[in-house]
Amino acid sequence: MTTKWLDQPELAAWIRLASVLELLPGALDSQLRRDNGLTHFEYFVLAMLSEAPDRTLRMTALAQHTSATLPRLSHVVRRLEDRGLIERFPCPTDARATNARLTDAGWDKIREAAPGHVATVREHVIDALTPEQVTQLTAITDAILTRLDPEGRMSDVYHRHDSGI
Amino acid sequence: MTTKWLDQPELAAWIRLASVLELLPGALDSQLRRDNGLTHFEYFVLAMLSEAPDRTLRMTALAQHTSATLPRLSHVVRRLEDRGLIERFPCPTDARATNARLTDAGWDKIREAAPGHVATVREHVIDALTPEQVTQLTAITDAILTRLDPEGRMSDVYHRHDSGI
DNA sequence: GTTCAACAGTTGTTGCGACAACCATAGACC
DNA sequence: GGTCTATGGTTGTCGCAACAACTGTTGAAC
Repeated sequence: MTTKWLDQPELAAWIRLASVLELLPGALDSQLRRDNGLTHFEYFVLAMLSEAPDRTLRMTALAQHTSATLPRLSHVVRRLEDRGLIERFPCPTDARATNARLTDAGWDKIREAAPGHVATVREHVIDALTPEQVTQLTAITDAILTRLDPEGRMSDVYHRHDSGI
Repeated sequence: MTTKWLDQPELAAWIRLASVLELLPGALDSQLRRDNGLTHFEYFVLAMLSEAPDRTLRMTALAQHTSATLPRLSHVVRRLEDRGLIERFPCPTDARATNARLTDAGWDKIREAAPGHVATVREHVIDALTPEQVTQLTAITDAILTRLDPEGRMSDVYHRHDSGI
């Protein structure tokens, strides 16, 4: 089949999105690393646990909530456990499974990191947009995620209202 | 100062954007790696060179076009040079500077990789959106980049029309 | 109750990105 | 023309992510 190239408006959107993809994660990471010694992904893991019942989640569920593979999550959780922010224990109902629970120190850490992180998100993203653009961005990212994550593994995460992100 | 938390619409947009940030680079990388043995960043480097006059750019200019730091670019270009896709030579007018030029093999490589990459971008992003949403996305990412890249180092890249991305 | 495929997680290896330290040249100033 | 700072680039080290290989457990088939 012959390639259907991007036309000018499509290309304009894509080039800018690619740049955001390149720059934004670094900006988020460097603020969190500098101020709290966390990567953005580690922050996200702690945040997801902080909202879960009993601050506990199975590794598989946590991986789905964070869009991560299980091997990646396993390494990250081990490091967070070494730092005392998370504890792991075998699931009582399924001997294959492992539960991860946020410790008090982990709770304190996420409470400490949240304000600076939210300020960074505002500074780089939300406050750059009009309220109307925020709504448009929701619809656009929703459409992209439908293609990217067809099983909708994260859909329960998207559709909650009370997150502490 | 007391934190201004994200309200519900803001949070909805941010959670989805964060998921896109997490998933999209991996999707792009894995297609290019599988089909052409390139990372998305390597592809982007080759693409920027392919559009430059004489297929040549100074390292600093190439770093700006690709939103990369110079150390990162230096490593990547050395690897691409080892693979024969790029050649480096000292700049004749400034003995401090290095020029990077796309070789014929590099030119063939980018021509070979482009159709599959464009198809992936269409599949995951562009074709998921209405034409109106594509326009909205351009404005939104432009606003974010203004905050993220205040010097507008990449602005010449954004505002070209003829890219082979 | 054995076998077998699927599931849940961990571990080891490899490769890339971030950061800091470093070397060389250019241009300004006196 | 010699010093001094800024610029342009490279190299080395460390930490994290991707991938593959592996262990142990479950549930179903028979």
